[in-house]
Amino acid sequence: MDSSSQIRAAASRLFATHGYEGVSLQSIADSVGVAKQTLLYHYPSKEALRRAVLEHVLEHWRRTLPAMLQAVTSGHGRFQALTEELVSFFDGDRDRARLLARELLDNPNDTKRLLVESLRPWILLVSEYIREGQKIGLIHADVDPESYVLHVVILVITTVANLTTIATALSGGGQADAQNRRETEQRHLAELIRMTRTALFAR
Amino acid sequence: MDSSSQIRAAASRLFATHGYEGVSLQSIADSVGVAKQTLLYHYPSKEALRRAVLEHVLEHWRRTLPAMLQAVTSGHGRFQALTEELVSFFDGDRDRARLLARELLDNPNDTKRLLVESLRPWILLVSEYIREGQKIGLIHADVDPESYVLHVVILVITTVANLTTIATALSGGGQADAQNRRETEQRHLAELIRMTRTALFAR
DNA sequence: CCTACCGATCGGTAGG
DNA sequence: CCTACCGATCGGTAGG
Repeated sequence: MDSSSQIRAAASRLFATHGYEGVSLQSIADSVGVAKQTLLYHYPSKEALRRAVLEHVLEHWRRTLPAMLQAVTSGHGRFQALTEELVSFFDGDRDRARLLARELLDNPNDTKRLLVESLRPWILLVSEYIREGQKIGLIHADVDPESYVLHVVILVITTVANLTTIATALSGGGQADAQNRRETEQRHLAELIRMTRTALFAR
Repeated sequence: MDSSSQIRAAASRLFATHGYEGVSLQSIADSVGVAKQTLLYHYPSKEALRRAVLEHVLEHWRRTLPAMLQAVTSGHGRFQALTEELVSFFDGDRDRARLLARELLDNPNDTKRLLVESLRPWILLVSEYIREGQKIGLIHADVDPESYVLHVVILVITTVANLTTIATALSGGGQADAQNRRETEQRHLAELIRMTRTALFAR
């Protein structure tokens, strides 16, 4: 992996953990093992590095979307895969979820634009399938399609972003072993999937 | 209002908007109209100010809990008030929701402790009522009570924390007037309440 | 509560 | 003249 990618990977991890303002260029450089100026050679400013990190996440999102839509919209039986696909995408790299959760709080205006440009077409398409499901009585008539999809996305992102913290609270806060913690996390994700499915399907 | 409260109020607003690391003591002092050193007279460190802000939110939460539990658990008809009560509490002061959403990301260990100490007894009590509802067939048998309540809390906090951003994305990103924006926000909160109710009640 | 400061560290740029 | 960096240091500001 070249320097530029290594720097972006380290920044992703640190921004996800401590937030943009909580990370210095020096700490990113140290974690890669280069001088701070090397970092500023590849990215002209800290802000440019932030955009590169975010863009890398969104690029992965855009690459994954077609297959996700295929899984969600091919046949009624597969439609409930909506939440599973989202959970799988974000749980595959929890830093992705944490970066987006932070971006939503830190940069509401930029994120607003990203939501409208990258996410809205996808939301509208899934909403169209929900409306078809409502016509044939498969989906509850009182579901607000666009609002529902957005709630599912937000719930998946924030749940995965805070899953370790939440799972510990759920299991009582004691020092559980890794096996036990992973089981509690899986149980919590299973309830998320059950909730979003039950809130959607009439039968 | 005394200086100490004014400082805490200004810090709450700024921490909620920019995050703890994104706010300098000087910027808090400026927004109150005092010297930075005045602030350090009332709160010995930035970290002490952070704890005071968080403690003030939790104090309000603990004061509100008894009435909320009363509303939620008195009779089956009122049980669905769970989400409404939570939405009302956090929507009444959105900085509360944003502070908790940030705290969850920034200080997972401290927040873990707070969740276990302040929230878990409440979650266990509500879960007990859910289990009674399951026995009489009022509530879906496959609901995971503790996990469900935790999901509702997280969903309400993050939805209210990001409601302005989300509502703009939902209405298309154009420059909607204040009236239109508030309507979209209410519509989105209504779907949240519908989702959590439908995911719970069998009939 | 304020004036006057501190050790250190911030994001960013210089020449080579 | 280019690339991929380095050691040193810029003007300002951080928390205390």
